[in-house]
Amino acid sequence: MVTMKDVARAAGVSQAAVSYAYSRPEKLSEGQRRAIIETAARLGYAGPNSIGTSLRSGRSGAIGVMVMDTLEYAFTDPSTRSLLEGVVQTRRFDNLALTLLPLPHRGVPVAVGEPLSGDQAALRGLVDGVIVHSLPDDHPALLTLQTRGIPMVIVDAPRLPNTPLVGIADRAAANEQVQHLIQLGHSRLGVIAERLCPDGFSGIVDAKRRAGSTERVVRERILGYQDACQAAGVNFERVPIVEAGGFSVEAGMRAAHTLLADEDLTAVVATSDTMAISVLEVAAELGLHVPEDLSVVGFDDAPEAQIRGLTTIRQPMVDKGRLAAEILFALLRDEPKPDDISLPTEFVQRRTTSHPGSH
Amino acid sequence: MVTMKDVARAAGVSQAAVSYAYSRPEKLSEGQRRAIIETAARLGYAGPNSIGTSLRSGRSGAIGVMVMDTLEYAFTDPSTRSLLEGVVQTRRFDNLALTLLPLPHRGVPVAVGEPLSGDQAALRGLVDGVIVHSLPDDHPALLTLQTRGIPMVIVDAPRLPNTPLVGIADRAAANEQVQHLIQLGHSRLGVIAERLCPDGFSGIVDAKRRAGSTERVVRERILGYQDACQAAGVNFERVPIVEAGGFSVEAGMRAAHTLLADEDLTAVVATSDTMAISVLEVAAELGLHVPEDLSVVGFDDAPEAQIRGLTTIRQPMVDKGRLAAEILFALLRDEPKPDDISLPTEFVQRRTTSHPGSH
DNA sequence: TTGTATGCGTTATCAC
DNA sequence: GTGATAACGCATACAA
Repeated sequence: MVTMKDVARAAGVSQAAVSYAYSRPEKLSEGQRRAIIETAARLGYAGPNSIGTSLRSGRSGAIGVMVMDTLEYAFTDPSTRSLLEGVVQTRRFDNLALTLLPLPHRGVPVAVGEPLSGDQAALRGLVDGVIVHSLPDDHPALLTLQTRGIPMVIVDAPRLPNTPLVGIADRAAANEQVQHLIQLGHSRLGVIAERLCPDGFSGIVDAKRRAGSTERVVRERILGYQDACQAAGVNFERVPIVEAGGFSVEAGMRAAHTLLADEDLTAVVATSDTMAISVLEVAAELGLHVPEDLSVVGFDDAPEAQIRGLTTIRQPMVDKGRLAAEILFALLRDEPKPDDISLPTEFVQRRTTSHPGSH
Repeated sequence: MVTMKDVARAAGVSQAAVSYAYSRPEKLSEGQRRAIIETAARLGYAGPNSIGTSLRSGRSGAIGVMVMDTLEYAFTDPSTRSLLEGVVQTRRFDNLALTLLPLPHRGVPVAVGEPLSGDQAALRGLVDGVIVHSLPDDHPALLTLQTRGIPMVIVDAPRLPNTPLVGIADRAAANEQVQHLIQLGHSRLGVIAERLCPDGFSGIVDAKRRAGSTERVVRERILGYQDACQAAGVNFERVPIVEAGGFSVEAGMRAAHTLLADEDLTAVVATSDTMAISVLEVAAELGLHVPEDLSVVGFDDAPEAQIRGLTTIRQPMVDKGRLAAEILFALLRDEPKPDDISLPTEFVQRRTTSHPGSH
């Protein structure tokens, strides 16, 4: 590897002069600087090594986005994708590296020389700041990031003292989902949720599990469902809730099978469009017509929702990403910590909901 | 920041012992190791700092994907997105960071303290290896990456001696596009291409510019068009070629307007689905019916192509990403350099092509 | 089994 | 405007 020392020797100057040539041009005469840069080019020196610079400055020069689970998942999930889109839309990454930090939700390797999981990487200085997306409330990475003072913005969850949050009014928006169904005349509802706790569980959720959920967003949305039911005199304890244990259509379809085994349901509320689409798939398998036999309402308004004509709640994921990035850059510039941001949502009526028994 | 030294002092051991505790546990007694880890936890030490480790080891622990232009573009362009999907599908990034390196196509900052462009970042050691996607043949970054010996795999372009390439038979596949139109009876063809040279030009392309194109993929596809025309006795010099100067639908639409100003055309060949879709948009604006008034054939078979019913050439972008990642990891393991890989393509007939004047 | 010493490539601080 | 020197956090050869 060609280093500053090599360039210095070849140019007949000190190593410090070479350093100045790159990062403090004003401290050198124009001729000197030009001579040094030329020598560097001749030697194939590409400029100061990132690692060396980082070690010296304490900054890595990259921004991280910490995503749930694996990167494979991150690229599959429509809302994570929209989030990333928003992040890069800030144009701050036109010449700044963006590092995607996968965060397998279990097992924090502490003593092995293996590749780093995202939380460890962030903690260990691979990135200068992090945008965190939808982590469990009790994830150890967050506490450590915080005590280390690494600039961090949380999108969606959890809510942490002294850490900027970008989110929506989950409980109120979820309320709207159920209200819509109740107004249509439904009372035999079912709920499908992606994950209440990252412990591998999937299946019917009891009151205890509901209360102990570590995923703030899902927890609040279920509270919203409860609010709406209570307001309408529907006994929420009788409303079956099925947890998929994952975010994929496949996981959703397994849960949908469990939920639709209850043949009395006339409507399903989903905590995400992916879950809602899983229900549509399974309904088709079972020969149920939507919305005649079954109404389905999703959450997110992902691109797929539009294609499928899914009735849903629109939330501005792209804006979330954009705002989170802007806030993070403000933090990195040592600007004062902004307040939490709650973005507006909007109910979108499409073709998957109607009056019960409307055929 | 808590360092090894701090932990060592607090635990009453040497800094080396702390290092061993993390990366060479077998060199310490179990009790000693446990005591050190405990002290570390108490102090809020999160393990060896990435930067320090990198400096020592010469490895950064992240893999880079170098994309054309800005990250905003990378997340918009369907084929770049598919490529990334393939890369992460290898599951090698389940706990390994993936760094996206934007590569603005002009201006290599050489002496400023500003954020690094992708090529500089890679050259300066921010990542251990790079997947490069679709760069101009003469991009200086490539030569330097090569002389520096940074493991690198090229997807699509350019073709470089001694560097693994993952691509397709562009010339033959392009030939198929035109063949299809000619078989349908078209002879008044037009070509729309995203970019022949990253110099900001857009508009009608003359023979000289065609010959001087620095984008191998587009260059070869145009040769394929020429082959097909010559074989069918169509004078290729009369076939208008319009360059969009960008990869977006917006750039494409400007080019499509130029192209469709020639009212005699009965068919348009596009070097990408994005360009083809731009043509569809402009055709609709002009009141042209596709395929009755105008046939359009795209390239890629991006998700959008399916939705739009676009006749196109399918190329396995996801597989390209997957293979490129596997090859890069093989290189990083010092395995022998594999041969170039050419993946199969497939003509996909949909609803945007028909006989000329078929209404 | 543990501690000492050295160097990785860079930048900041001096005194010149 | 320049040149020596120390320090950043860590890993390893070597000595104890």
